[in-house]
Amino acid sequence: MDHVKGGGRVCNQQQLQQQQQISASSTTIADQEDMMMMMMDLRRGPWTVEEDFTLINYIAHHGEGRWNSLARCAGLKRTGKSCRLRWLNYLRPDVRRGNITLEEQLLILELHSRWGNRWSKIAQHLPGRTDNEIKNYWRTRVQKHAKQLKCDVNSKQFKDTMRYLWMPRLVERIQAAAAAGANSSTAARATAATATTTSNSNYHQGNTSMVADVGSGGQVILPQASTYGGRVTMNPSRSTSYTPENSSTPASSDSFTAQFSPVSDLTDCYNYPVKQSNNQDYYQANNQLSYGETLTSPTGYFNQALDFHLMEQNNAWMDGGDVSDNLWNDEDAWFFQQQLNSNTFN
DNA sequence: AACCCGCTCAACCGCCCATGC
DNA sequence: TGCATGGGCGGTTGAGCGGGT
Repeated sequence: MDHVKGGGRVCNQQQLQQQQQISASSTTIADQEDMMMMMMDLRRGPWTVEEDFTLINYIAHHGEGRWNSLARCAGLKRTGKSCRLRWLNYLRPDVRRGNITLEEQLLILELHSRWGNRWSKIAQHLPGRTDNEIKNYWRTRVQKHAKQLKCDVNSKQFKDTMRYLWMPRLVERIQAAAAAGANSSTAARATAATATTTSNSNYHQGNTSMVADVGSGGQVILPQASTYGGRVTMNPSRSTSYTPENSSTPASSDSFTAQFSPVSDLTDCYNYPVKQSNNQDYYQANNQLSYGETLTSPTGYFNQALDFHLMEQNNAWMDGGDVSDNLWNDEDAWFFQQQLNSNTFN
């Protein structure tokens, strides 16, 4: 599986000339790249634990950036790109892994309807999630459903299905989960998560456009849950604006304030039952690293009125399995198909 | 038990843009 | 202005896994 290429690292004029000869004689770009990989003694394929440690240690001491020289200086036989990708998508301490929650699904659908396949832009608004993960989610889950409905994922039909059926249903389930969490939690916690489930009728009536509103100051405000049909009371004590100033996540000028708010409280992070990435082990095992102390809590980002701690603790569907599939059962599929057949949306 | 098939996701690829010289 | 380099982004691939037969 490991594609360890032979050959020595290019470090002198003679080897540079060798490289040039290889470039001149190779027939395809792929051939040239293979030969270059061989010359540079570069590795491809899955990363080993040792490589991960090396990269983490190096970045802990020297910071990120200048990936090509970083790879060289760290002694990693990888391309700079490969190191960057490994760090950003997997090793970064604040990478949030595990099931995409309903709230995240809703946000992805919303943002995708707004920006299309701008995965990195979408990822900026799902703290801890990588563009790769969101892209994979879209391709494996959303496109699968489009396929089931026998329509193109970019078709108006499918977009309408998402807008008028799928998203309201998500909101419903989020609210139901929040209510269930509130009911089964302590009174103190319950007061912090006041959510009232209503029908989603006003979603259909009042919100024909799912495009997020641009608020003053260049901030984009995700349609409130009430816009989708529910009346959700926010928890003002925990909700702060998601702005470049207080977020560890890069935020563009059209940042979401939304209900998803960052809280820089590390304690939240580790009380949270979310599946942490494997790299948590690395950090625990390596006391030299101090990244965790300065991290923004992944959970903090989601401390909106819907108390996700409670939701995940009190709902089995959050703990495992494919939550996206849960909201797309046979009954739904049949119903959606009927809607499509009857052109309800037109 | 063996095989097949579909799904997931880490990793790679190719392209493009920004920056520096 | 043109070129080289670094880095980011979206698209694609394929190993590994689990479920079904």
